[in-house]
Amino acid sequence: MNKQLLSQVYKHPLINQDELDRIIESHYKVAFKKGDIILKKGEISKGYLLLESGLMRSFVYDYNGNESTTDFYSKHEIVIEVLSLFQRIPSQETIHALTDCECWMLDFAIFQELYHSIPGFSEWGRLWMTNRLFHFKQRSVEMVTISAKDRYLQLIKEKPEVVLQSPLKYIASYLGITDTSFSRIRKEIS
Amino acid sequence: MNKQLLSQVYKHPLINQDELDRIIESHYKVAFKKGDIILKKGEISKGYLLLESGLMRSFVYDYNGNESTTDFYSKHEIVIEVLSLFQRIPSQETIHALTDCECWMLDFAIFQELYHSIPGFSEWGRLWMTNRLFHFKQRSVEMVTISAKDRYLQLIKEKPEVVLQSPLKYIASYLGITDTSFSRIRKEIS
DNA sequence: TTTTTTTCTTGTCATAAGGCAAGTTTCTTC
DNA sequence: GAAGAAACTTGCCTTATGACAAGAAAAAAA
Repeated sequence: MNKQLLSQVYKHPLINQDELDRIIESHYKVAFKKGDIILKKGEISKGYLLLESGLMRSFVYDYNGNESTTDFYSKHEIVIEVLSLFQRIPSQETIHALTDCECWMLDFAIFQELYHSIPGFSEWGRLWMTNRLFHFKQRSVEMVTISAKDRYLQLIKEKPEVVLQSPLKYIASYLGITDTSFSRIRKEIS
Repeated sequence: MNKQLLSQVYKHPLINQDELDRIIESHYKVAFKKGDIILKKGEISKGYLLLESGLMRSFVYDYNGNESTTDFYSKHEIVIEVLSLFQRIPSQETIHALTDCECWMLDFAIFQELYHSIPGFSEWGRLWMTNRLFHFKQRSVEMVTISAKDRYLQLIKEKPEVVLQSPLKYIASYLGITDTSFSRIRKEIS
Protein backbone atom coordinates (compact mmCIF):
# COMPACT_ATOMS: atom_id res chain seq x y z
CA MET A 1 0.00 0.00 0.00
CA ASN A 2 1.48 3.26 -1.14
CA LYS A 3 1.03 5.57 1.80
CA GLN A 4 2.87 8.45 0.24
CA LEU A 5 -0.15 10.16 -1.22
CA LEU A 6 -2.53 9.45 1.62
CA SER A 7 -0.27 10.65 4.39
CA GLN A 8 0.34 13.81 2.42
CA VAL A 9 -3.35 14.51 1.96
CA TYR A 10 -4.24 13.92 5.60
CA LYS A 11 -1.33 15.84 7.06
CA HIS A 12 -2.68 18.01 9.89
CA PRO A 13 -1.11 19.32 13.12
CA LEU A 14 -3.83 17.75 15.26
CA ILE A 15 -3.53 14.28 13.72
CA ASN A 16 -0.78 12.13 15.28
CA GLN A 17 1.05 9.24 13.66
CA ASP A 18 -1.18 6.50 15.10
CA GLU A 19 -4.30 8.28 13.98
CA LEU A 20 -2.82 8.94 10.58
CA ASP A 21 -2.08 5.24 10.19
CA ARG A 22 -5.59 4.37 11.21
CA ILE A 23 -6.98 6.77 8.63
CA ILE A 24 -4.71 5.48 5.91
CA GLU A 25 -5.49 1.82 6.60
CA SER A 26 -9.16 2.57 6.14
CA HIS A 27 -8.77 3.27 2.44
CA TYR A 28 -8.78 0.63 -0.24
CA LYS A 29 -7.74 0.71 -3.83
CA VAL A 30 -10.13 0.95 -6.78
CA ALA A 31 -9.58 1.59 -10.47
CA PHE A 32 -11.80 3.03 -13.19
CA LYS A 33 -11.68 3.01 -16.95
CA LYS A 34 -12.01 6.06 -19.17
CA GLY A 35 -15.67 6.87 -19.54
CA ASP A 36 -16.80 5.13 -16.35
CA ILE A 37 -19.50 6.79 -14.29
CA ILE A 38 -18.40 6.85 -10.65
CA LEU A 39 -21.60 8.31 -9.26
CA LYS A 40 -24.80 8.75 -11.17
CA LYS A 41 -27.48 11.36 -10.66
CA GLY A 42 -30.11 9.87 -8.35
CA GLU A 43 -27.78 7.49 -6.52
CA ILE A 44 -26.66 7.99 -2.95
CA SER A 45 -22.92 8.38 -2.64
CA LYS A 46 -21.26 5.56 -0.71
CA GLY A 47 -18.02 7.29 0.14
CA TYR A 48 -15.34 9.38 -1.42
CA LEU A 49 -12.26 8.86 -3.55
CA LEU A 50 -8.74 10.10 -3.51
CA LEU A 51 -7.26 10.26 -6.98
CA GLU A 52 -3.88 8.63 -7.30
CA SER A 53 -3.79 9.22 -11.05
CA GLY A 54 -6.15 10.25 -13.83
CA LEU A 55 -8.75 12.91 -14.41
CA MET A 56 -12.43 13.12 -13.49
CA ARG A 57 -15.18 15.68 -13.76
CA SER A 58 -18.51 16.26 -12.07
CA PHE A 59 -21.51 17.77 -13.80
CA VAL A 60 -25.15 18.66 -13.33
CA TYR A 61 -27.94 19.26 -15.78
CA ASP A 62 -28.95 22.90 -15.93
CA TYR A 63 -32.43 24.31 -16.51
CA ASN A 64 -32.21 23.68 -20.22
CA GLY A 65 -31.15 20.09 -19.71
CA ASN A 66 -27.58 20.78 -20.79
CA GLU A 67 -24.65 19.31 -18.94
CA SER A 68 -22.76 21.85 -16.88
CA THR A 69 -19.36 20.75 -15.63
CA THR A 70 -18.99 21.86 -12.03
CA ASP A 71 -15.44 20.73 -11.40
CA PHE A 72 -12.42 18.80 -12.60
CA TYR A 73 -10.47 16.51 -10.30
CA SER A 74 -6.87 15.68 -10.98
CA LYS A 75 -4.37 13.55 -9.12
CA HIS A 76 -4.09 13.98 -5.37
CA GLU A 77 -7.50 15.56 -5.12
CA ILE A 78 -10.57 14.34 -3.30
CA VAL A 79 -13.48 13.33 -5.49
CA ILE A 80 -16.68 13.67 -3.53
CA GLU A 81 -20.29 14.68 -3.80
CA VAL A 82 -20.64 16.34 -0.44
CA LEU A 83 -24.41 16.83 -0.36
CA SER A 84 -25.29 13.26 -1.25
CA LEU A 85 -22.63 11.74 0.98
CA PHE A 86 -23.31 13.69 4.16
CA GLN A 87 -27.04 14.10 3.87
CA ARG A 88 -27.64 10.58 2.52
CA ILE A 89 -29.78 11.89 -0.30
CA PRO A 90 -29.80 11.15 -4.05
CA SER A 91 -27.06 12.97 -5.89
CA GLN A 92 -27.79 15.84 -8.24
CA GLU A 93 -24.38 15.47 -9.74
CA THR A 94 -22.83 12.82 -11.89
CA ILE A 95 -19.13 12.00 -11.61
CA HIS A 96 -17.37 10.85 -14.72
CA ALA A 97 -13.86 9.49 -15.38
CA LEU A 98 -12.23 11.30 -18.29
CA THR A 99 -9.23 8.97 -18.31
CA ASP A 100 -8.33 5.68 -16.68
CA CYS A 101 -8.03 6.37 -12.96
CA GLU A 102 -6.44 4.80 -9.90
CA CYS A 103 -8.04 5.76 -6.62
CA TRP A 104 -8.22 5.21 -2.90
CA MET A 105 -11.73 4.79 -1.60
CA LEU A 106 -13.07 5.55 1.87
CA ASP A 107 -16.54 4.29 2.78
CA PHE A 108 -18.98 6.57 4.53
CA ALA A 109 -19.51 4.46 7.67
CA ILE A 110 -15.79 4.28 8.28
CA PHE A 111 -15.38 7.95 7.59
CA GLN A 112 -18.02 8.66 10.22
CA GLU A 113 -16.25 6.51 12.77
CA LEU A 114 -12.97 8.31 12.17
CA TYR A 115 -14.67 11.70 12.12
CA HIS A 116 -16.16 11.21 15.57
CA SER A 117 -13.25 9.46 17.21
CA ILE A 118 -10.34 11.56 15.97
CA PRO A 119 -10.76 15.26 16.79
CA GLY A 120 -7.96 16.20 14.42
CA PHE A 121 -9.79 14.43 11.63
CA SER A 122 -12.94 16.43 12.08
CA GLU A 123 -10.80 19.58 12.10
CA TRP A 124 -9.15 18.38 8.94
CA GLY A 125 -12.55 17.76 7.39
CA ARG A 126 -13.81 21.18 8.31
CA LEU A 127 -10.68 22.74 6.89
CA TRP A 128 -11.17 20.91 3.64
CA MET A 129 -14.81 21.93 3.50
CA THR A 130 -13.87 25.52 4.16
CA ASN A 131 -11.55 25.51 1.18
CA ARG A 132 -14.20 24.05 -1.06
CA LEU A 133 -16.69 26.64 0.07
CA PHE A 134 -14.22 29.36 -0.74
CA HIS A 135 -13.54 27.81 -4.13
CA PHE A 136 -17.17 27.84 -5.18
CA LYS A 137 -17.90 31.24 -3.74
CA GLN A 138 -15.02 32.65 -5.69
CA ARG A 139 -16.07 30.77 -8.77
CA SER A 140 -19.58 32.19 -8.62
CA VAL A 141 -18.11 35.69 -8.53
CA GLU A 142 -15.67 35.04 -11.34
CA MET A 143 -18.28 33.51 -13.61
CA VAL A 144 -19.78 36.96 -14.08
CA THR A 145 -16.96 39.39 -13.42
CA ILE A 146 -14.32 37.82 -15.65
CA SER A 147 -14.64 37.18 -19.37
CA ALA A 148 -14.75 33.61 -20.65
CA LYS A 149 -11.38 34.14 -22.28
CA ASP A 150 -9.77 35.17 -19.00
CA ARG A 151 -11.41 32.32 -17.16
CA TYR A 152 -9.86 30.01 -19.71
CA LEU A 153 -6.41 31.56 -19.28
CA GLN A 154 -6.81 31.09 -15.54
CA LEU A 155 -7.74 27.45 -15.98
CA ILE A 156 -4.67 26.88 -18.13
CA LYS A 157 -2.53 28.23 -15.31
CA GLU A 158 -4.27 26.43 -12.47
CA LYS A 159 -5.02 23.06 -14.06
CA PRO A 160 -3.01 22.63 -17.25
CA GLU A 161 -3.65 18.89 -17.14
CA VAL A 162 -7.34 19.54 -17.73
CA VAL A 163 -6.68 21.51 -20.88
CA LEU A 164 -4.44 18.74 -22.15
CA GLN A 165 -6.67 15.80 -21.33
CA SER A 166 -10.29 16.87 -21.44
CA PRO A 167 -12.43 17.09 -24.58
CA LEU A 168 -13.19 20.66 -25.51
CA LYS A 169 -16.88 20.46 -24.80
CA TYR A 170 -16.38 19.72 -21.12
CA ILE A 171 -14.00 22.61 -20.73
CA ALA A 172 -16.50 24.85 -22.49
CA SER A 173 -19.29 23.76 -20.16
CA TYR A 174 -17.00 24.33 -17.18
CA LEU A 175 -16.31 27.86 -18.42
CA GLY A 176 -20.02 28.36 -18.95
CA ILE A 177 -19.95 28.93 -22.69
CA THR A 178 -20.88 26.92 -25.77
CA ASP A 179 -18.25 24.82 -27.48
CA THR A 180 -18.63 27.04 -30.52
CA SER A 181 -17.61 30.12 -28.56
CA PHE A 182 -14.86 28.21 -26.83
CA SER A 183 -13.45 27.07 -30.12
CA ARG A 184 -13.22 30.70 -31.20
CA ILE A 185 -11.54 31.76 -27.98
CA ARG A 186 -8.99 29.02 -28.33
CA LYS A 187 -8.24 30.07 -31.87
CA GLU A 188 -7.80 33.67 -30.79
CA ILE A 189 -5.32 32.72 -28.10
CA SER A 190 -3.05 30.44 -30.09
CA MET B 1 -33.18 35.57 26.57
CA ASN B 2 -35.39 34.66 23.68
CA LYS B 3 -34.54 31.05 22.95
CA GLN B 4 -37.16 30.60 20.30
CA LEU B 5 -34.96 31.42 17.37
CA LEU B 6 -31.82 29.76 18.66
CA SER B 7 -33.40 26.45 19.52
CA GLN B 8 -35.01 26.39 16.11
CA VAL B 9 -31.72 26.97 14.33
CA TYR B 10 -29.81 24.35 16.28
CA LYS B 11 -32.49 21.69 16.12
CA HIS B 12 -30.81 18.38 15.24
CA PRO B 13 -31.63 14.74 16.07
CA LEU B 14 -28.23 14.17 17.65
CA ILE B 15 -28.38 17.20 19.96
CA ASN B 16 -30.24 16.58 23.21
CA GLN B 17 -31.95 19.16 25.39
CA ASP B 18 -29.02 19.68 27.77
CA GLU B 19 -26.66 20.18 24.92
CA LEU B 20 -29.07 22.49 23.17
CA ASP B 21 -29.30 24.61 26.31
CA ARG B 22 -25.54 24.75 26.57
CA ILE B 23 -25.29 25.90 22.98
CA ILE B 24 -27.97 28.51 23.40
CA GLU B 25 -26.48 29.93 26.61
CA SER B 26 -23.22 30.49 24.78
CA HIS B 27 -24.70 33.20 22.57
CA TYR B 28 -24.99 36.82 23.55
CA LYS B 29 -26.96 39.65 22.09
CA VAL B 30 -25.52 42.38 19.86
CA ALA B 31 -27.13 45.09 17.76
CA PHE B 32 -25.97 46.97 14.68
CA LYS B 33 -27.09 50.14 12.96
CA LYS B 34 -27.86 50.47 9.28
CA GLY B 35 -24.59 50.94 7.43
CA ASP B 36 -22.39 49.31 10.08
CA ILE B 37 -19.53 47.14 8.93
CA ILE B 38 -19.62 43.88 10.86
CA LEU B 39 -16.42 42.44 9.43
CA LYS B 40 -13.95 44.31 7.31
CA LYS B 41 -11.68 42.95 4.62
CA GLY B 42 -8.32 42.18 6.24
CA GLU B 43 -9.68 41.49 9.73
CA ILE B 44 -9.86 38.05 11.28
CA SER B 45 -13.40 37.01 12.10
CA LYS B 46 -14.01 36.59 15.83
CA GLY B 47 -17.16 34.49 15.64
CA TYR B 48 -20.45 34.32 13.88
CA LEU B 49 -23.86 35.91 14.15
CA LEU B 50 -27.38 34.70 14.06
CA LEU B 51 -29.75 37.31 12.69
CA GLU B 52 -32.82 37.90 14.82
CA SER B 53 -33.98 40.75 12.60
CA GLY B 54 -32.64 42.93 9.80
CA LEU B 55 -30.73 42.44 6.59
CA MET B 56 -27.02 42.11 5.87
CA ARG B 57 -24.88 41.43 2.84
CA SER B 58 -21.34 40.24 2.24
CA PHE B 59 -19.21 41.38 -0.65
CA VAL B 60 -15.75 41.07 -2.14
CA TYR B 61 -13.85 43.26 -4.55
CA ASP B 62 -13.49 41.67 -7.97
CA TYR B 63 -10.54 41.96 -10.35
CA ASN B 64 -11.66 45.38 -11.49
CA GLY B 65 -11.98 46.65 -7.96
CA ASN B 66 -15.76 46.65 -8.07
CA GLU B 67 -17.83 45.40 -5.18
CA SER B 68 -19.45 42.06 -5.85
CA THR B 69 -22.19 41.05 -3.42
CA THR B 70 -21.74 37.38 -2.58
CA ASP B 71 -24.78 36.90 -0.38
CA PHE B 72 -27.67 38.44 1.49
CA TYR B 73 -28.56 37.38 5.02
CA SER B 74 -32.03 37.84 6.37
CA LYS B 75 -33.58 36.99 9.70
CA HIS B 76 -32.91 33.56 11.18
CA GLU B 77 -29.84 33.05 9.04
CA ILE B 78 -26.25 32.62 10.08
CA VAL B 79 -23.92 35.42 9.14
CA ILE B 80 -20.41 34.09 8.91
CA GLU B 81 -17.20 34.36 6.96
CA VAL B 82 -16.21 30.72 7.03
CA LEU B 83 -12.71 30.97 5.63
CA SER B 84 -11.54 33.70 7.99
CA LEU B 85 -13.24 32.19 11.02
CA PHE B 86 -12.04 28.61 10.68
CA GLN B 87 -8.65 29.21 9.19
CA ARG B 88 -7.89 32.25 11.36
CA ILE B 89 -6.80 34.29 8.36
CA PRO B 90 -7.67 37.83 7.25
CA SER B 91 -11.05 38.03 5.60
CA GLN B 92 -11.43 38.64 1.89
CA GLU B 93 -15.02 39.58 2.42
CA THR B 94 -16.66 42.52 4.07
CA ILE B 95 -19.97 42.15 5.88
CA HIS B 96 -22.30 45.09 5.87
CA ALA B 97 -25.60 45.81 7.65
CA LEU B 98 -28.22 47.08 5.20
CA THR B 99 -30.71 47.84 7.97
CA ASP B 100 -30.63 48.01 11.74
CA CYS B 101 -30.02 44.48 12.99
CA GLU B 102 -30.46 42.46 16.15
CA CYS B 103 -28.22 39.45 16.46
CA TRP B 104 -26.97 36.63 18.60
CA MET B 105 -23.22 36.28 18.62
CA LEU B 106 -21.13 33.16 19.22
CA ASP B 107 -17.39 33.57 19.78
CA PHE B 108 -14.95 31.30 18.01
CA ALA B 109 -13.28 29.82 21.12
CA ILE B 110 -16.62 28.83 22.56
CA PHE B 111 -17.78 27.44 19.26
CA GLN B 112 -14.66 25.26 19.16
CA GLU B 113 -15.34 23.95 22.64
CA LEU B 114 -18.89 23.02 21.74
CA TYR B 115 -17.82 21.59 18.40
CA HIS B 116 -15.40 19.17 20.00
CA SER B 117 -17.46 18.22 23.04
CA ILE B 118 -20.89 17.75 21.47
CA PRO B 119 -20.83 15.21 18.62
CA GLY B 120 -24.28 16.30 17.46
CA PHE B 121 -23.02 19.84 17.16
CA SER B 122 -20.20 18.90 14.84
CA GLU B 123 -22.73 16.94 12.78
CA TRP B 124 -24.97 19.97 12.75
CA GLY B 125 -22.04 22.12 11.64
CA ARG B 126 -21.12 19.79 8.86
CA LEU B 127 -24.70 19.70 7.69
CA TRP B 128 -24.85 23.46 7.60
CA MET B 129 -21.58 23.61 5.72
CA THR B 130 -22.85 21.05 3.24
CA ASN B 131 -25.84 23.21 2.48
CA ARG B 132 -23.70 26.27 1.96
CA LEU B 133 -21.43 24.36 -0.36
CA PHE B 134 -24.42 23.26 -2.37
CA HIS B 135 -25.74 26.80 -2.46
CA PHE B 136 -22.57 28.25 -3.94
CA LYS B 137 -22.00 25.40 -6.33
CA GLN B 138 -25.48 25.87 -7.67
CA ARG B 139 -25.02 29.60 -7.81
CA SER B 140 -21.86 29.26 -9.86
CA VAL B 141 -23.76 27.17 -12.38
CA GLU B 142 -26.74 29.51 -12.50
CA MET B 143 -24.64 32.60 -12.96
CA VAL B 144 -23.86 31.46 -16.48
CA THR B 145 -26.73 29.21 -17.47
CA ILE B 146 -29.61 31.50 -16.48
CA SER B 147 -30.21 35.01 -17.77
CA ALA B 148 -29.92 37.93 -15.39
CA LYS B 149 -33.64 38.50 -15.68
CA ASP B 150 -34.43 34.96 -14.58
CA ARG B 151 -31.94 35.13 -11.75
CA TYR B 152 -33.75 38.23 -10.58
CA LEU B 153 -37.14 36.54 -10.75
CA GLN B 154 -35.68 33.69 -8.74
CA LEU B 155 -34.35 36.08 -6.10
CA ILE B 156 -37.77 37.70 -5.81
CA LYS B 157 -39.23 34.30 -5.06
CA GLU B 158 -36.55 33.11 -2.67
CA LYS B 159 -35.76 36.31 -0.80
CA PRO B 160 -38.45 38.90 -1.37
CA GLU B 161 -37.25 40.85 1.66
CA VAL B 162 -34.00 41.59 -0.16
CA VAL B 163 -35.77 43.11 -3.11
CA LEU B 164 -37.80 45.27 -0.77
CA GLN B 165 -35.02 46.46 1.49
CA SER B 166 -31.78 46.55 -0.43
CA PRO B 167 -30.63 49.41 -2.66
CA LEU B 168 -30.73 48.47 -6.31
CA LYS B 169 -26.98 48.55 -6.79
CA TYR B 170 -26.35 45.75 -4.33
CA ILE B 171 -28.95 43.55 -5.94
CA ALA B 172 -27.37 44.27 -9.32
CA SER B 173 -23.94 43.29 -8.06
CA TYR B 174 -25.40 40.14 -6.54
CA LEU B 175 -26.93 39.26 -9.90
CA GLY B 176 -23.63 40.01 -11.56
CA ILE B 177 -24.80 42.86 -13.79
CA THR B 178 -24.43 46.63 -13.79
CA ASP B 179 -27.05 48.73 -12.09
CA THR B 180 -27.88 50.22 -15.47
CA SER B 181 -28.81 46.83 -16.88
CA PHE B 182 -30.64 45.93 -13.72
CA SER B 183 -32.70 49.08 -13.91
CA ARG B 184 -33.79 48.08 -17.41
CA ILE B 185 -34.65 44.56 -16.34
CA ARG B 186 -36.73 45.87 -13.51
CA LYS B 187 -38.58 48.20 -15.84
CA GLU B 188 -39.27 45.37 -18.26
CA ILE B 189 -40.74 43.18 -15.53
CA SER B 190 -43.07 45.69 -13.91
C1' DT C 1 -36.74 73.82 4.33
C1' DT C 2 -32.92 74.02 1.37
C1' DT C 3 -28.88 71.94 -0.16
C1' DT C 4 -26.16 68.17 -1.21
C1' DT C 5 -25.47 63.56 -2.07
C1' DT C 6 -26.93 59.26 -3.42
C1' DT C 7 -29.83 56.42 -6.01
C1' DC C 8 -32.10 55.38 -10.04
C1' DT C 9 -33.50 55.92 -15.06
C1' DT C 10 -32.83 56.52 -19.89
C1' DG C 11 -30.36 57.18 -24.41
C1' DT C 12 -26.83 55.83 -27.75
C1' DC C 13 -23.50 52.83 -29.28
C1' DA C 14 -20.12 48.82 -28.60
C1' DT C 15 -19.04 43.95 -27.62
C1' DA C 16 -19.07 39.19 -25.86
C1' DA C 17 -21.33 35.27 -26.52
C1' DG C 18 -25.25 32.42 -28.50
C1' DG C 19 -28.03 29.97 -32.32
C1' DC C 20 -27.96 27.53 -36.26
C1' DA C 21 -25.91 25.20 -39.96
C1' DA C 22 -22.28 23.34 -42.93
C1' DG C 23 -17.96 21.46 -43.09
C1' DT C 24 -13.45 19.08 -41.32
C1' DT C 25 -10.87 16.39 -38.64
C1' DT C 26 -10.15 12.90 -35.40
C1' DC C 27 -11.39 8.98 -32.94
C1' DT C 28 -13.96 4.24 -32.60
C1' DT C 29 -15.26 0.00 -33.87
C1' DC C 30 -16.25 -3.71 -36.72
C1' DG D 1 -8.61 -0.08 -43.08
C1' DA D 2 -13.37 1.45 -44.18
C1' DA D 3 -17.47 3.28 -42.24
C1' DG D 4 -19.60 5.66 -38.83
C1' DA D 5 -19.66 8.57 -34.96
C1' DA D 6 -17.75 12.08 -32.19
C1' DA D 7 -15.22 16.19 -31.72
C1' DC D 8 -13.98 20.44 -33.45
C1' DT D 9 -14.02 24.68 -36.64
C1' DT D 10 -15.97 28.38 -39.24
C1' DG D 11 -19.53 31.64 -41.20
C1' DC D 12 -23.49 34.57 -40.70
C1' DC D 13 -26.68 36.93 -38.03
C1' DT D 14 -29.02 37.85 -33.37
C1' DT D 15 -29.22 39.16 -28.56
C1' DA D 16 -28.03 40.20 -23.76
C1' DT D 17 -25.33 43.08 -21.36
C1' DG D 18 -21.74 46.75 -20.82
C1' DA D 19 -19.70 51.59 -21.15
C1' DC D 20 -20.38 56.18 -20.89
C1' DA D 21 -23.04 60.13 -20.11
C1' DA D 22 -26.95 63.11 -18.83
C1' DG D 23 -30.66 63.85 -16.20
C1' DA D 24 -34.55 62.85 -12.61
C1' DA D 25 -35.93 61.37 -8.21
C1' DA D 26 -35.25 60.30 -3.61
C1' DA D 27 -32.86 60.37 0.66
C1' DA D 28 -29.72 62.43 3.92
C1' DA D 29 -27.62 66.31 5.91
C1' DA D 30 -27.46 70.96 7.15
